[in-house]
Amino acid sequence: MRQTDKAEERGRIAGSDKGQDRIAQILAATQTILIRDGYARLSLRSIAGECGISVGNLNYYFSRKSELLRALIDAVWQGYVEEIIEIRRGTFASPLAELESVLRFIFQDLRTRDTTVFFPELWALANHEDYASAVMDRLYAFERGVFQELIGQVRPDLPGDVVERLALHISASMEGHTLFVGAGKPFERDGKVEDLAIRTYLELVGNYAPTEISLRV
Amino acid sequence: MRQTDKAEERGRIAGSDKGQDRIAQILAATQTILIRDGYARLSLRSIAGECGISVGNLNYYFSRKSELLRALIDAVWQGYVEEIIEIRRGTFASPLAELESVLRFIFQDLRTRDTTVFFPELWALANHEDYASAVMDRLYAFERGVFQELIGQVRPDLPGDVVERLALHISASMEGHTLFVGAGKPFERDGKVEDLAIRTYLELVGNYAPTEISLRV
DNA sequence: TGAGATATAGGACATATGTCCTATTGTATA
DNA sequence: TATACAATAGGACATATGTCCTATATCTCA
Repeated sequence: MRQTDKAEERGRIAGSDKGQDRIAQILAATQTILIRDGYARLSLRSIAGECGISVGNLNYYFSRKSELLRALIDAVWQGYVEEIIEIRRGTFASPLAELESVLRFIFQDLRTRDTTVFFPELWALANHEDYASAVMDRLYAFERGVFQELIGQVRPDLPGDVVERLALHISASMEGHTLFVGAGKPFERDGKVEDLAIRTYLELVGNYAPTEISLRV
Repeated sequence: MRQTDKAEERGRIAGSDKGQDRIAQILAATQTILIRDGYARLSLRSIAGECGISVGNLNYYFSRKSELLRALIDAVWQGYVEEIIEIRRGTFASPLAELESVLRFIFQDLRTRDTTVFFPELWALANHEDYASAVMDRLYAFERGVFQELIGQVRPDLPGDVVERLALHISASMEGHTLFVGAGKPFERDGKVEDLAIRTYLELVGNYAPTEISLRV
């Protein structure tokens, strides 16, 4: 085992000392640069500079740039999952009301600058980096799982595959709004789009009928 | 004016000679690498290698990497717009039928590997590159314009801002599906998601009522 | 055919980057 | 206090990259 790998393990395993704070600081700085300057300008030197430490020291904690990326992706996806779990700790009048709360939280989250900018970077990364791709799969599988559970409670009459499909559609649809209503995007200020979207999702879940199609016009 | 800029102008202005073919080849190679290997591995040398030409020759046509990126983005967005215009040249039983055709085309397009991979790269690029951001704005404004025109025909009773909002929602929602049903994505094979999505959009357009909300459950 | 424009190759050059090594300082514990 | 370990700095090094320059080759057309 090479020296740098040992050093990294130490840094990781060390109790909540200086080392753990440094790691948190490095991850925060990495995210800051990724959001502010983009992946193309994310270098070990820029990260070290943002932290006010040397490249050698950064290398002590993460001997590979890819390791640093992995750790950042892990931190982000864990944070996202924890936030949704936290929302669901509340009490709700009905499953539909709980679903609406979760949808509103996600919409609110994708309006923040961090999510608006970071997630498209992650999507692009997932096109060519296996780890990013795997985390994305897990992240959205979790989100769909929450939707499926709530949709199943709202509509116990629907078969499982239909519930899964509804969850997938709503999840995908919401993500798309990131590109238009997020921070710095053209429709950033338009709260009515959020209302329209969420209302549409709730009506879809409430009224979906597998075969019937009826249009007024 | 520097020599390289003059050279580039010549290359651009030159009639449909060898030069124009080379430029098309360079743009195609750039897109190939971007899709196959990702933005991080898109270098002038990899592009030249893909074309089987020298870096010096590549530099003759595009003196800056940013110019090459710009030209590629232009080519892609023009192609996309032309495809939609082509679709609309057909004859349709009703505005709703035409809307469905356009929606189906876009869905089909975002299932192709080119679009599935290229667009997320473009979205990430748009976070930090002004030109990519501007083109994205124009591209989606065009798409929304088409939706607005058709929705307005289906529902002449709706006020303009509602029509705009419906168009934005549908456009955003469809883009989100890129991440899940596109080539190489988890739900690539699931055609039923497409049916669900398009049916939902059409019902939304057909039945949307500004104030009324009625749920079965 | 010859001259001018176009197209191409090859390499130079400064800069940036990831990785690695060594020396030094700080810190906690036996 | 002495010793082991953690943290940090600074720089070396090979490699990759964008840009630029010069020398040829190829083509076009008067």
